[in-house]
Amino acid sequence: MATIEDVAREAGVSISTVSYALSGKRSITEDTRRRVLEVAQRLGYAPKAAARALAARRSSIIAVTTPLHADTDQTAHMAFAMAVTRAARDHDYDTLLLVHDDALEGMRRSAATSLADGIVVLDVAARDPRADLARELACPVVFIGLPADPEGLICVDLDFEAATRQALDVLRAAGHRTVGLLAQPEDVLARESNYPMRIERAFHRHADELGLSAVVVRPEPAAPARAIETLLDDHPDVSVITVGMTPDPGRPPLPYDAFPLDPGLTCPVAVDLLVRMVDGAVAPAGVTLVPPVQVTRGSVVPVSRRAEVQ
Amino acid sequence: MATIEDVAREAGVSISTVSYALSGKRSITEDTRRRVLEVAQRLGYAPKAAARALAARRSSIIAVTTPLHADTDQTAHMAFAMAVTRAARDHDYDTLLLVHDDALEGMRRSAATSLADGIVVLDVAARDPRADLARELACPVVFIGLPADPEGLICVDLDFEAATRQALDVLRAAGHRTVGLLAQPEDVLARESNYPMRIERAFHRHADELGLSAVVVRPEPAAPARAIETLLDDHPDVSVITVGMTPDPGRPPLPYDAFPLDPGLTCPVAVDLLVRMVDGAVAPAGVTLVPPVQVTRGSVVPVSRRAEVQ
DNA sequence: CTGTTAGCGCTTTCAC
DNA sequence: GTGAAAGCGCTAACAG
Repeated sequence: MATIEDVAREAGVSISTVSYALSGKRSITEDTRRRVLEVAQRLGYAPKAAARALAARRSSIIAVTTPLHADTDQTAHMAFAMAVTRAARDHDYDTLLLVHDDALEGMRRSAATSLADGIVVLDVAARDPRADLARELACPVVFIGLPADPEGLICVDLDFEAATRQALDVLRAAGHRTVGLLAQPEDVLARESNYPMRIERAFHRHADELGLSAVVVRPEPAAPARAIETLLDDHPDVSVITVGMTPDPGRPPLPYDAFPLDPGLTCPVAVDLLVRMVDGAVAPAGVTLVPPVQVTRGSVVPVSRRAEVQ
Repeated sequence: MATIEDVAREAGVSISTVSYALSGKRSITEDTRRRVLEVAQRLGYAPKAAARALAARRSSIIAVTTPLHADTDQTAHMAFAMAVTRAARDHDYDTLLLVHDDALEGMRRSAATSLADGIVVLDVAARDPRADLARELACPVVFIGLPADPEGLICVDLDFEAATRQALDVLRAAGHRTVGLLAQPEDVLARESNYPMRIERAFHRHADELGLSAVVVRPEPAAPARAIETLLDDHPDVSVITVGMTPDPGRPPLPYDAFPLDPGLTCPVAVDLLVRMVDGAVAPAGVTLVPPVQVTRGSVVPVSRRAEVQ
C-alpha cells in the first residue's frame, strides 16, 4: 500500500505537492503535476479514506436509513437506496446502509462518530420517529418523503398534488367528464407518509375546478381487486393514469400512462441538498417538491375515438 | 464534539486509560472504569470513526456489491443486503453500498483506499467479472452464491443439492412415485449463478437413487404458465415443494412446503467468514454450503390420504 | 493497573 | 509555484 510519502519521494516533491496535484486545490506546474500523477499511477497510490477523513474532517460518506415495514414495497426501497447511492457517487460520496432494527441508534451513531457527513431518510412514515431525532441531531439530514409534521426538517418529495392535477387535466383534455380515484386502503392511509391524502385532496379540489364528477373507490385490505371491479362495472371503458407509483426497474412497466414516483427524480435532488449542507451551506429547512414527469403509454383514450379502440 | 482527551482530562486519567476503558482491551480498575464511562456518557463522547480507523488500520466497514440485473428479483436483493447489514452490525461493522454501474470500480476503490475492510458480493452470476477481480484484490472477499468457477474464492451458498434431495425424500415418504421438476427457463440457466443446474442434477440423481420416475418441465420465457399447466394436466393431484426461493419479507409466503434460500441463513455465515479473515485468520478459500431448513405449509399430502383432501 | 508516546496517512496553514 | 510542519483523534506498543 503506497502512501503519499512514497509518491512524494519517488516524484521528488513534497507531500503537500502530491496532495495538491491530486486534489487540484491549488495550481501546480503542469510538468510536476503530470509527473506526480504518473508516479501515483505507477505505484497504485490511492489516498487512505481514514487518513483523508481525519485530516479533512469529512468522511465523504452519506448514511441511508431504509426501514423495512413488513407491508411496504421492498423493490421500491432498493430502487431508492440505489438511486441515492448513484447520486452520492456523482458527488464522490459513498453510502452506508442503516437497518431498520435500530434506525435511531444508527443515525445517532453515524452522527456522533462522524461516520457519515449526512443522512438520507427513506420510506418516511406519517409519524416518523426519525423526524424528531433529525431535529436534534447536529448532522445534516434530508428526508425523501414527507412526514406529517415537516417543521424544521429538510424534505424532498414528488409534487403529488401537481401530478394529480395534471392527470385530471389529461383526462379532461381527452374528453372525460367523470373521473375515478382508486385510493389507498384505510390502513395504508394511517401509517404511510401523507402522500395518499395529498393525492385525494388534490383530486377532489381539481375535479371541482374542472367541473368533473369525481368518484373515489377505496379497496378493502382483504379484497383489493373488488374495488377495481366496482369501478369497472360502472365504467367499462375507462382511461387510466397512475400517480406516484414507483416503476420496478426489474419488470416491464404497467401499460398505463403515469406520473411515476421516480427515485431518479427525487434522490438526486435530495443528495444535492445534503451535499450542499455538508459543504457548509445554510440549511434551507423546508420542503422541495419535485415536478412530476408524465409518461405516456396509451392508456388514455380520447372519448371521441373510443369506439374505434374496441 | 468531545474528544478522548476531553474525557481523559475530565476523568483525571490518561487517554490510553480512556481508550482501554471503552474498548475493554485491557483490565481497568472497576472504579476508574466506571468513572471514565460516566464522564464519557455525560460529555456525549464517541470515538471518531476516522481517527479510530486510521490508528487501528481498520475501518469496521464492509462493502456490499449488489448488481441489479434488469430481470433479477429486486426484493430478494434488498433482503440480502439487509441481512448482510444486520449480520455485520452483530460484529460492529457497518455496510457500504456499491452500485452496479461500476461494481468493479467500486470494489477496487474500497480496497485501494481501505474504505472497507472486506467485501461481500451478492447476486453472483455464473460468469461474474467480480470473481476475477476478487482473486487479484488484496482484500478479503466473500461471495454469497456460486460462480461457475469458484477456484480461489470464498463462497457461501445454500446447499441446493441437499435441499433437492431432501425434497425428494419428503415426497417419497409421502408415497409419491413420480416427481416433477419445474425447472428454470433456458435463458436463466445461462446467466444466473449455477444453482438451477445444481438442482436439476441433484433432482435426477436422487430420483434415480430413490427409484422415482422423474419429469422435468421447463417453462418458455414467453409463456411461463404453460409449463405448469402441462404438469397439472398429467398429474392433477400434486404435492408441491419449492427449493431455493427467497421468501419475500413483505408478503405472505406462498402456501407451499419449501426449502427456502433464506438470506438469514447464508448472510450471517458469509459475514462471519469475512470478519474472521479481516481479523487475520487464514483464508479458507473454498465453498461453504449452508444446510437447508425445511418449512412446512401443508402442500405435501400423503398419497394414501389424497381422497380425503379433496 | 496506568501513563507516555509514537505513529496511522492525510490536509492545510504558514512560510518561502 | 513549492516545501515544512502542525495537527486531525485515536490505538497500541512500551515503560513503569
